[in-house]
This record gives sequence, structure tokens and C-alpha cells, in this order.
Amino acid sequence: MEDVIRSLGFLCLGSRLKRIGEQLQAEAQRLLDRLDVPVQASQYPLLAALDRLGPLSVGELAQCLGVAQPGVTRSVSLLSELGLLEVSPSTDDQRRRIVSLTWDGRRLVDVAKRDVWPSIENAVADLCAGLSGPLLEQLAAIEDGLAAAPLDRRVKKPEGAAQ
Amino acid sequence: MEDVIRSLGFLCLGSRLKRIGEQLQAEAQRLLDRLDVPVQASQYPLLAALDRLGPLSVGELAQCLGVAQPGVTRSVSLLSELGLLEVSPSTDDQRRRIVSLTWDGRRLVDVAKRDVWPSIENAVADLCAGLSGPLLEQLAAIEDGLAAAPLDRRVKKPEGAAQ
DNA sequence: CATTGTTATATATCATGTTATAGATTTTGA
DNA sequence: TCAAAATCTATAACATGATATATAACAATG
Repeated sequence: MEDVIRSLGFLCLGSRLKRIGEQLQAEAQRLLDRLDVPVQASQYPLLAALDRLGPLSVGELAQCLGVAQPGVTRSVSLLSELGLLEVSPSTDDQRRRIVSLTWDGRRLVDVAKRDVWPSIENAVADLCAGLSGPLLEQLAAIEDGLAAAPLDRRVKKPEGAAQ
Repeated sequence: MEDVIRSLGFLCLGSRLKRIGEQLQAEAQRLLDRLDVPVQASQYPLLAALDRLGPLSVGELAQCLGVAQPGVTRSVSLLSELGLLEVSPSTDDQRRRIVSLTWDGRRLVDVAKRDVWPSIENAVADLCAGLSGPLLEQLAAIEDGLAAAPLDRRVKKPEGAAQ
């Protein structure tokens, strides 16, 4: 059956990018589930932002993640309930709420950075290895590549691992 | 402020593709709103599928659009309520429901094909014109390009148009 | 210092993707 | 032929993106 989104080319590029993005996230989720933490793949960018940049306000998070502010508010609430984030009012501006990693959040990020993120990054890099040429062809190659071997089969075993 | 998603490269490729896809769809929406039909940009691929392939069952639509079946069921309900689609049971298999364009749906697709889809396709092609090289760099160029000039400023005036 | 405008965040609502599962129909096979 | 398995669609529940708007705090101006 013809893949209509692919056939339509530039006309449906938005739908196509979303579709590929969702597929990548779903496959990354399977790798992240090894951490046994009930955190969705889409929440990790927020954790990574706090890891890279330190405590940030809600608005700053929205800006550096490129999403709308209400999405950040919701994610922060969710991750706070899981005990991964804490929120404290800014001292100089009572409107701003500063978000930071808790000890548990810090630990989750550290473990993820050590044990999972490199695997995901390598698997995606493997998927995209050798891609060149027009965007639409690269996207087709990614779709075909994912169909041929999902991310979790592209994870390299750590070098020198006992297993 | 650093764009964390972009900085993280392959690790956040899924989030990044979704983000770009949503932005493209939102901008395409502005062009589609000219049709004065309360149909979201994300519904047009379904209409285009029926236009290209003729009447299809719910499952066939899901397959050729690359989305999960419940999403198709919902979209079909929505577009049926707008009078753009009609659904009839298959004669040979009572489980299947065959979806087809109504007269109004046919007209909407024809108008969109003539008046709007070419504009969108050209605008996106313009955005992606001249892109080459590694995927991440092409994505960065698209993000920068959208920031510099959104889709509706990339629409070419029809040749020989009075205006 | 009161009023007015701006900014930061939260909330409400909607859109649309997912997975899991229920119900109806068809197919299979002893 | 009938029970079991498979298939098709709908529904429920959830996740997460968006926009619009309310509320609270700050800033500016008379």
C-alpha cells in the first residue's frame, strides 16, 4: 500500500517529520524503560536542560526547549510529583518559579547520562550514518532504516563488556 | 539562550523532528485557513489519501498514512460530521467500513489542490531549497529558515496574477 | 501612591498521537 | 457445523503539543 505521506513530498513534510519523531521517541522509550523510572522519553529534554544549564525558570525552560510555556508548566508539575524536580520562588521576582533537579533527579540524570543516553545517541547516529543528499531522501532512508532495524537493535554493546 | 534540543544532536532527534513538524503544520495551517473550512492541517493527508487512492477502509487508511487505527477512526468521525466524508459498510465484510469523499469533500480537495496545496508545497520546497549535507545541519537550516521567513512569506504569487 | 500596562505562570480547552481492550464479524479447522 | 482463532473497528485512557485566558506580581506614569 502506497505511503501517501511519503508520496506527497514537501506538501506533507510537517506530518512526516512528526511521524518519524514519534517513532524515534517510541523506540527511545524502550531503551529508557531500562531505568525503571516512570518518565516518558519526551520529558528527558527538560531534565537535560536543567542538567546543562542549571536551575531555570519556567519561561527559560520553554525558551531553551522551544516549546510553549504551558507545556513546561505541566511537565514540571509531573516531574515534581515524581520527586525529580523542585520549584522555588525567585527571590527577586515573586512571579518567577525556579525549577531545579532534586537529589533524585540529579541521580536519574547521572545514571541516564552514563547508561542510556550514549546508547540512544549511538543508535540514532547509526541510523543516520552515511546519510547525505536531499532531505526527503534522507527521511526515506531513516524510515526504511527504522523498519529494517529498530533502535534497540542498533545499540552497540559497550566495548570490553563481559557480556 | 541555548537551544538544548539542538545542542543534544542525535540524542533528541525525535523531539526535534516533532518540533519542526509541528511548526511546519502550524504555518501550513495559516495558508489552509484561506479555504474557510474548519479543517486542521493534520487532517488533509487523510483527504489526500482518499483523493489519490479512492475509497478505503479504516485499516487501509491507517496503513497508507502510517498512523494507528484509532487515530483514523477519530479523524473519520470528525470529517464525517463536517460532511466531507461518508462511511458505508463493505458489502463482502460487515466488519469493514469503507470511507469515501462526499461531494463537499471532493470539492474541498479540488479547491485545495488547485489553490493551496501548490503554494504550501512551493513554500516548503523553497525552505528546503539548496539543503545538503548531514541531516542535523539540514534541520538547523530549516529551523533558521523558518525563523527568518515563515512559510506564508515564501509563497510565490501565481505567475501572471493581477495582483 | 494609585492606576495602568507588562510580564510570568497556571489553568482550561482542544487536537491528535499513542496503547490497550472490547465487541462484532469472518475465517479456520477438528 | 461449531468452537476457537483471527481480524476489523470503536472506545477508553493517557500523553503531550497547541492557543486563549485568568491571575498575580512587577514596572511605569500621572
